[in-house]
Amino acid sequence: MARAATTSDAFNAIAEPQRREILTLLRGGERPVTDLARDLGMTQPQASKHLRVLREVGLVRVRGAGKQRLYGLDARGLRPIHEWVGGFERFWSESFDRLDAYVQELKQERQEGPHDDDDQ
Amino acid sequence: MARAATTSDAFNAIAEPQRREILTLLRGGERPVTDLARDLGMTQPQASKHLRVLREVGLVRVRGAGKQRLYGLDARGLRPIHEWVGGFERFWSESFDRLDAYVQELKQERQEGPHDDDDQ
DNA sequence: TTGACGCATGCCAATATAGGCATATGATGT
DNA sequence: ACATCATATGCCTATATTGGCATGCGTCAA
Repeated sequence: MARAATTSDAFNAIAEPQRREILTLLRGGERPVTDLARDLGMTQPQASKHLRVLREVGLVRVRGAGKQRLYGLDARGLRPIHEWVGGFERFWSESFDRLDAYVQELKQERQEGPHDDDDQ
Repeated sequence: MARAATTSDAFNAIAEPQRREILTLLRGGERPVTDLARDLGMTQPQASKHLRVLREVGLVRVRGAGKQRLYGLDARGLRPIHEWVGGFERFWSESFDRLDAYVQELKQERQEGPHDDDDQ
């Protein structure tokens, strides 16, 4: 089987560099497709496709403005990601020496009584 | 052309749910492949492959321990992600009232000139 | 050396992209 | 209705994956 659909969640949506660039640009406010395409050096169809993915996972919203369609950021979907990654903060803040020490502790504990700990 | 290699960066590595689960499990300490595979309900080869990706982007490290190979978390690679996503924090923390107000505006406009906008 | 055990790899199949291009759809103005 | 500008889509190709299975490789014990 193939990879889970990109369209399925924000994690996948932001795995693509150009989509991240789009989101970054949109922090500056709403922009029409052509603008984004030009600024990011991609073709208009490409931009539209990426925007579609972003729209499907809810990271951007659209608004018709005359002939144009203005895309705007809706960052709420990024929050879960920030929280998930944040769950690892203490692991990258700890110096590696301490980390190794921590690892040793766990091994000890496991030998005394095998845990299964938290998943997710 | 196809999507950028998963193996290229942490963003892609954590786009895969099972790899996220592996990382989460590893917060509890080093574990051998078979352990992880069992706990996550996947085959051993599957686990090994995911671990390889995680190793290639530097999110886990390995250590030989007799017949086993213990995988341990190296969360440093998650920090850039946390920071990138954190750059959007102010956009999702803006009061919901303001956001809702904005949404109302959009609806108004739409009624004045019927669009079809977002689906999904 | 021979087995057994724990893992890593290779190979194949099915599928989801991303890119490039042409073209359909929509909205506007004349 | 028609021409035009702004986008969205469809189609095709090449490639990256993930899953399943069989198998190779390294380590340890007899």
